[in-house]
Amino acid sequence: MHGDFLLVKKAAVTGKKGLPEDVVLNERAQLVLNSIIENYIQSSEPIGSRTLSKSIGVTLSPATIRNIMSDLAELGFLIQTHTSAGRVPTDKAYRFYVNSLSTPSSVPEQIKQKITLVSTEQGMQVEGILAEAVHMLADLTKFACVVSTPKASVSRLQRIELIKISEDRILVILVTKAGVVRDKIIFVKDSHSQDFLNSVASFLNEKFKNHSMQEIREKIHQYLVDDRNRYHDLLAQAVRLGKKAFELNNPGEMLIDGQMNLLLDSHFHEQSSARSLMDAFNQKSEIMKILDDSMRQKGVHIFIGIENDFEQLQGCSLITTSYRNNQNVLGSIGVVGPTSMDYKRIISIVEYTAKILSETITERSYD
Amino acid sequence: MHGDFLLVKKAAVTGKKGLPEDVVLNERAQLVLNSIIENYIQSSEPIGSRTLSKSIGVTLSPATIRNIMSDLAELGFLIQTHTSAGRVPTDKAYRFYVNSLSTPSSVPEQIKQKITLVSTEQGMQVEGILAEAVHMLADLTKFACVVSTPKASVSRLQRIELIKISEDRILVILVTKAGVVRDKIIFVKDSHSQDFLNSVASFLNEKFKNHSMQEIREKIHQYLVDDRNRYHDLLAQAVRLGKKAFELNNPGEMLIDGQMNLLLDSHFHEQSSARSLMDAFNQKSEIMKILDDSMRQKGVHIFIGIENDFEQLQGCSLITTSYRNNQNVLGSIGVVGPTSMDYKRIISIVEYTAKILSETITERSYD
DNA sequence: TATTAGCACTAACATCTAATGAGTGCTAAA
DNA sequence: TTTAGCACTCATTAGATGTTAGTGCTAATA
Repeated sequence: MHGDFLLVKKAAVTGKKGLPEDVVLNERAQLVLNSIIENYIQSSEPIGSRTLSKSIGVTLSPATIRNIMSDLAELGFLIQTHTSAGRVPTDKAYRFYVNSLSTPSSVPEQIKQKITLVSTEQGMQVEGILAEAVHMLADLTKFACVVSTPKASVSRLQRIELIKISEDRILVILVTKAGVVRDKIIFVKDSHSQDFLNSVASFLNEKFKNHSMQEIREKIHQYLVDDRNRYHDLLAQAVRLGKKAFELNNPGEMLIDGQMNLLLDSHFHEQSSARSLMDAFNQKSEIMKILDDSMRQKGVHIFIGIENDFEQLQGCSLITTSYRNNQNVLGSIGVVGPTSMDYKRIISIVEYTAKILSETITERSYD
Repeated sequence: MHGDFLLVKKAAVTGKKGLPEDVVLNERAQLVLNSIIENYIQSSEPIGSRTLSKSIGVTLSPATIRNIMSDLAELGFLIQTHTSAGRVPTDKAYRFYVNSLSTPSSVPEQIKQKITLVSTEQGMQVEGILAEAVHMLADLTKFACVVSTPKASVSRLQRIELIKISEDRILVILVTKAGVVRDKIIFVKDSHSQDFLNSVASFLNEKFKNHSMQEIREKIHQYLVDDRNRYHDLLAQAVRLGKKAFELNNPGEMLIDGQMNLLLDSHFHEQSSARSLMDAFNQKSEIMKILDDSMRQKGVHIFIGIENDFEQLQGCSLITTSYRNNQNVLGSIGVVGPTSMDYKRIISIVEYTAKILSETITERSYD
C-alpha cells in the first residue's frame, strides 16, 4: 500500500458515538470518499474510477483515483461486490460521511410547505396528530417511519374521571397535560354508585393533578403501605381504585407508517431481508427501545447498519429525534431506510418534522 | 366447436348476484372445470390436459380433456397465457366454482383452536379486540385483512361525559352500548364551570341514553329549531353543547392488517399491481364502502376480480361478512387476496372468525 | 358416435457460447 | 507524484440450441 495517497495519520481522539476513529484522511481522500458516497446514494450502483473522475470537481485521472480507492478499501471504507466491479461504501464510510456533515442542511422551502399538520383544526387528539405526522414523514421520505406515543409514566395528570358502566365495570379516563386521553376499563368486585365514584375522582384530582403518573403510582404505593390511612373509608377506597386506574396499561405505544415503502424499495427486494424487516416491525419492542433511548438525548440520532444493536435492523439505517411540548420531551419520531439513504435530506426532514410536531403539540397542551 | 362435449344448454334462470348464468355445464364439464380450479388454487400454475387427466378421479384421456377445455375456454371459463401453455381459470370460473360450493365447509378443528380472542381478559376496548381479530385473520390467511369499526351513528348511547380541560376546551367522552369509547375535544367561546358541565351531561344522559347517535342528532336538531326552548337557559346551553358533542367526528374507521402478506405473495410480485393495491388501502374510502354494503346483508359476501366496482381491486378477490352484538350489526370483517385464493378455506375462516368476534363483543356490550 | 392415439407445432425455459463493457491492478513513463 | 497503457476479470447480454409441457387437428377405434 502506498500510504502517500492518503496521508493517513493515527489520531489520539476517539470520535463521538464511541466509535474509534483512529485514522484521519487527507483532504483529497475525503473528497473522493464523499464523492463516491454521494454518487452511490443517487445511483445505487457501484462507482468506478472512470465515472468518478468525470463527476468529481477536481481533475484527477482514473488511475490516481484508483490508487486512492484501493487504500480506502483497505481501510474498510469501501468494498467491491466482485473483483472487477466498482466500489460501494461500507457502513463505516456512511458514518464518516454523516459525521462530516457539520452544517445541518436546511430544508428546501418547497418541502417545508409540505410539512404541515392539518389535523390541528379538527378536535383531534394527540394520537391523531402523531398518526398524521408519521404518515407525512413516510410520504416524504418514501421509507418506513415510526413515532412513539407519549409515555404515560412521564406525562403529568391533568384530570382523571371515573364512569360507572355496569355493576362491576368502571371506565377510567385519564387526561394528561400533553393532551393525551387514555381510557381503560377496570373491573371491581363491589358495586359503587356514580356519586361515590365522583367523590373518589375529585379526591384523586385534587391530590394528584400535575403529578407524573410515575409519581402518582409511587404515592399510591405509599398510601397502601401506610396503615394509618385505613380508618378513612373514602380514602381507602380511593386509593384502591386509584391503584387500578393508574396501573400502567400501555407500556408506550408506537405508530408505524410506510412499511410498504421499504418492500417496494429496490434495496430490499430480496425477499429474505424484507421478511425479517417486517418481523422487526411486528415485534415493536426493539424499535421502541431505540426510540426510548433517543428521547433521553437531544438532537438527531443516526444509527447506520451494523451500529444497530438489533440484528434485524443491521441492514438499515435509522434516523430519530425527539419531539416535545413546552414542558417535557414526549417521544421520538424516526425513519427506517436503506443504509444508502440520502442522509442530508432525510436528516433535515426528520428534524423539521419534529419541530413542527413539537409546535403543534405544544399548542394543544393544557399548560 | 363440438357442442357435444358439454351439453351446453341455455337456461332461463339468472344466477344469484345478478350475474347472467345462461349456460349449464354437464356433469363432466363441471368436474373438469372444478378440477382445474382446485389444481390451480394449489399450484398457481397453468393446468394442462395431461396433468389433469392424471389428477382427476375419472379416467379421461388427455385428448378428451383437451376437447372439454377447449370448449370451456370458448365459453370464457378458461384462458391461456400463451399458445402452448396450460389453462388458467378466469374470474367467471371462480364465480362458477364459488356458487357451486353449496355446503359451507366447516373449519378444521385445528384451525378453530387458533381462532380465539385473548384480549378479552385485559381491560381492553372494542378497538383492541377488533385489532386482535384482524391481526389473527391476517396471520391465518396470509392475506390482507380489514375490519370496520362500529359506526357511531348506529350505536346507541350508554353515557356521555363532559370534562373541562381549559377555558375554551371541553373533552367529550361518549360510551356506546357496544362498548366503544370515543373521545374528542370541542372548542367553545364562553367558559363553563365543571359543575355546569356536569348538569349538562346529566341532562343529556337522561334524555338520550339508549338512543342511537343518529336519533340523537335528529332530536337535537328539533330542539334547535323549536324556539320555545329558548327560555330555559340550561336546556339551551345543553342543546348547543350537545350538538357539538354529537357531531359525527369519525365517519367510521377501518383497521387493516397483513398488507405485507400481499406484497410478499407471488401473485402480486409484479411491482405495478402491488403499488396500486397499496394505494387502494391507503385511500380506505372505497374499501370502507364495500364493508359498509356488506353490513346490510346477512351472510358471507364474495367479490371476485372484475366483480369489484373499485378498479384497483379488480385483480383481487374480497371475502367479507358482518359481525354484531346482541342488538345490532356493528361492522364488517374481510379478507383481500388473489383471485386464486382457496375460497373454501378462506370463507370458512372468515365466517368462523366473525362468529367468535361477535360473541366476544357481545360479552362486552353494556346491555 | 364418443373417445382416443398419434403427430406436427408452439412457446417458455434452461443451458451454453461468445462478445461486450465497465471495472481493476500493475508497471513504466512523464 | 501523477498518469498512460496494458492485461485481466467478471457481470451482463444476445444468440443458438435442446428440452419440455403444452396445444390443435385428424384419423383410427370401441
